[in-house]
Amino acid sequence: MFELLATDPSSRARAGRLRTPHGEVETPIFMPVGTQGSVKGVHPNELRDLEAQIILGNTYHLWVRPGMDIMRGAGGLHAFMNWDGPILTDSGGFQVFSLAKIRKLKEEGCHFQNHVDGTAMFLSPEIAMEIQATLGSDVAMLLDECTPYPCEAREAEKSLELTLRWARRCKEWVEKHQPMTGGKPQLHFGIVQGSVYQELRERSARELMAIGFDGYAIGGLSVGEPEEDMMKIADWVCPILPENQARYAMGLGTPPQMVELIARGIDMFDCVLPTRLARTGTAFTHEGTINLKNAKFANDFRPIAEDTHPLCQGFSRAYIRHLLHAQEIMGLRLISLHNLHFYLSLASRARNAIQQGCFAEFRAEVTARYQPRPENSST
RNA sequence: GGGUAGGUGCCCGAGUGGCUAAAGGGGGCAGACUGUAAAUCUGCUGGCUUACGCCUACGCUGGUUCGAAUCCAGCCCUGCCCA
Repeated sequence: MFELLATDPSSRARAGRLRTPHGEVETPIFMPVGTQGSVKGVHPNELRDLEAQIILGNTYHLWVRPGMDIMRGAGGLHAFMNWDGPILTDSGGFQVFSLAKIRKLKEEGCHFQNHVDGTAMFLSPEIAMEIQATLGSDVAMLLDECTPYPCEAREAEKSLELTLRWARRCKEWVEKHQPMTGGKPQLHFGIVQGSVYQELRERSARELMAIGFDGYAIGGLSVGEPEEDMMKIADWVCPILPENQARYAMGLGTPPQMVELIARGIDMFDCVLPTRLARTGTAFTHEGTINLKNAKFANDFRPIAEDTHPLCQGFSRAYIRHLLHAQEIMGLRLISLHNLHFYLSLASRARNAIQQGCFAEFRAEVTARYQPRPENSST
């Protein structure tokens, strides 16, 4: 189901193709996040125009609302949200982490007080897999525990062991129920944990591989750890993972982080940054982010960026700034489209560079141009 | 013409003797955001100063008081009601 198409001689970067029930995905790939069955503010047709190949949904959020009765009635998430391309669903593992204040973690699973109306809910590895089967996602993630940062080695080890026991339970559930979507078997990805500890990360990867999944993700990243730790973790884990299976860095990252992780052998990314930042007025450029709400753009009639998507052409920075200040939805929609295009085209440029043998140059150019905090956005 | 309610910082609006450079909104100016409880959240928003501090401020003028946005007098202006 994953085919390696090209590798870069200067790094571990690779280009490949992941076959999912609802279609093929060319990697490296960025996956727009559509937590609640919607990539916020973006129409499915626009996602296609942007050449999004696969999007995310979320187990926990769709379970809480609208609930699985409605999802069954709709005939699954694809039909419900009118997106017939591949969908990857997160298991709710990240909510185990991000909603820590309203949950109780136990061996059998995670007790939540749901954030919408406070109802008590119980999410277990089996329930997470069952929900994702009902959603009919193409790639289902195992339920894991995402550790916070910092995390003592002993804590990280305990957590990792729980995640591994949960992984075995997920695998058993899958073998027993054989979930299908679009007439084909659903894919299942394991999640490597182990915080910033090399031994734990390696052990996590090896034990997941021993259980055997269709692909492997690295989780527990960008939870506050230094960026160099993020890179080190990818350096430890990727060489262990099977060559002929997809690797997914969950929740990442900034544009240079993505390129650096591609160089370390990661194939798939998802990140909230392009859409979330768009809604607060921040646009990505090759030089870094710019905040279009800033006063300095009031009379800037240039486009957001030179190479924005056709959907965003003809709209000036001054116009978008006006829309943001007037609270017109179109403003954040246009930046969402632009930012998604920025991320999607970054991934496709990386892919092309790998296939054409010029990834090293591409990598150097991207990281040299991009400034974490540009002094002046007039470029 | 008579009555009545009121005039507060860029705007709306609280405040009725010291704890007031003045609550709270809005607006403005910035910042944060990485498997989305996020069209959210945080900070700043009279002037000068690194700061201590000083100056200027609650329609205008004068007064009472140790001390006034707050009390008194006159004036100006606005809303509403009656002629």
